Amino acid sequence: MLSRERPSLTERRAEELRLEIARKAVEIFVADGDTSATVERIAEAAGISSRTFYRHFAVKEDVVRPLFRLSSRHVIAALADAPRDGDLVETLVGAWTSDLHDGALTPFERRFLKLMVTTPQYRLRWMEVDDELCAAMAEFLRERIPLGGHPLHRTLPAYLLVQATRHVFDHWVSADSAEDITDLLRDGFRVVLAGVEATYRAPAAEGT
Amino acid sequence: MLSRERPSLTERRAEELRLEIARKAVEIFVADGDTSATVERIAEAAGISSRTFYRHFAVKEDVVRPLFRLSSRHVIAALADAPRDGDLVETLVGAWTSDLHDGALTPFERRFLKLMVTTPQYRLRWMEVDDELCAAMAEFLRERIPLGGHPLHRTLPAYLLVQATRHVFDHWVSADSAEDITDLLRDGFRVVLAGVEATYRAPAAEGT
DNA sequence: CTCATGCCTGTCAGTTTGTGCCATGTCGGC
DNA sequence: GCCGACATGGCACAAACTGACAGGCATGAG
Repeated sequence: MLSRERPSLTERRAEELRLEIARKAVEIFVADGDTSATVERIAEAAGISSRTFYRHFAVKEDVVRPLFRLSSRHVIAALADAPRDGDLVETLVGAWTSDLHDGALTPFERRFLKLMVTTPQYRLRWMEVDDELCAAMAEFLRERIPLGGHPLHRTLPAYLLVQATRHVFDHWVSADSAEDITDLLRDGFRVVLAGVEATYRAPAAEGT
Repeated sequence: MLSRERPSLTERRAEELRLEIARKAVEIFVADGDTSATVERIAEAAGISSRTFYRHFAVKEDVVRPLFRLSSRHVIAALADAPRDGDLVETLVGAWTSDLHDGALTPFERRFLKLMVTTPQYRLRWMEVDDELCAAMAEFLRERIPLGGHPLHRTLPAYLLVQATRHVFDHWVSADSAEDITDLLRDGFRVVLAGVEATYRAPAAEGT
């Protein structure tokens, strides 16, 4: 009946709860220095039962996904807001560093990311959100640079750009964030974009 | 005492057993059309107890890794055997298609890969093995093309190449292997290598 | 105000996953 | 024949999940 306007509100609430649970979970993870905390403990900290936890997350490890999605949405928003005639590389660098307080991480964030990078099950969640980002990235690129006509060519550049950021962040987090993330990202983006431009612009494109 | 020559033999046996368990597991997965088979069932099919299963695989999903590692080793071996003066793109394409029977998959392989691509926990195992491949790939590239001096620049091209193959295979498997994998791979490699060459060869490199 | 409805949550019981501990069987060397 | 190294199995148990049912709490109808 009134199933047209409800979902928005209800889903909004659920989204917030999931974010709250995620925050509590990583607080515990960081405090412990590992991710072995039990679902029961996380649920208790979030003020819910463990059964409810599983209503919001299919498996325990999914608990961190809302946090990654938050960053991801930041990036997408920054891309959408960027002027269309700005330098592409700088636009991308700016988007990916937009939720950093001048290029640095808080000690908490640093410890959190280190846990995520070193624990395979959780690293996967980061990758999954990155995969979702690829779709938005492809959309963004489609309006900025010429791409081939084959379906694969429309998504490959976006995919490579996102993967480049992954590699850069992996390196950066492993090196304890000692280097300048801005420079690293810029280098990564340049490599990918140089290849894309050389392939799709200079020689005859074989797509439609 | 004689702990110098034994491990080789013992470890060889264990390796073979793991491969055998992996084969039985995917037989069941493919027959069922999903990956929900219980550890007990897999262990029984492989003729071992579930306790022994967990001695060889830390978590259930690790069971498919030996199969991916097998392909990975194929690729590495093909790269090592390739003539040093051959065309780089063709060498790479050849390495990645070396364990395909003229560019095609058996129905069994097709169903297996489709399961792996669509089930996140298993897709991760493929990614993990790809990560291991990156190290070998970086080694291979180091002798073929000039790379920057920064640690990140020594690994980024290899990483991007491997990720490109991931994207291509994802696309190919999703499209039910209808297209020519050779062409797809060639395109992917060209994009990445064009970027690498443009960045590290043409302008002044800023590394050592 | 009361009742019906829909949705979220908690409780409880049960299955599956994963681990520590100890006993058994096998193999090669003494 | 005895002994140490090691792979395996059985058992008990913690933790991760799931299905079924019941209670709470809104919202809208009468």
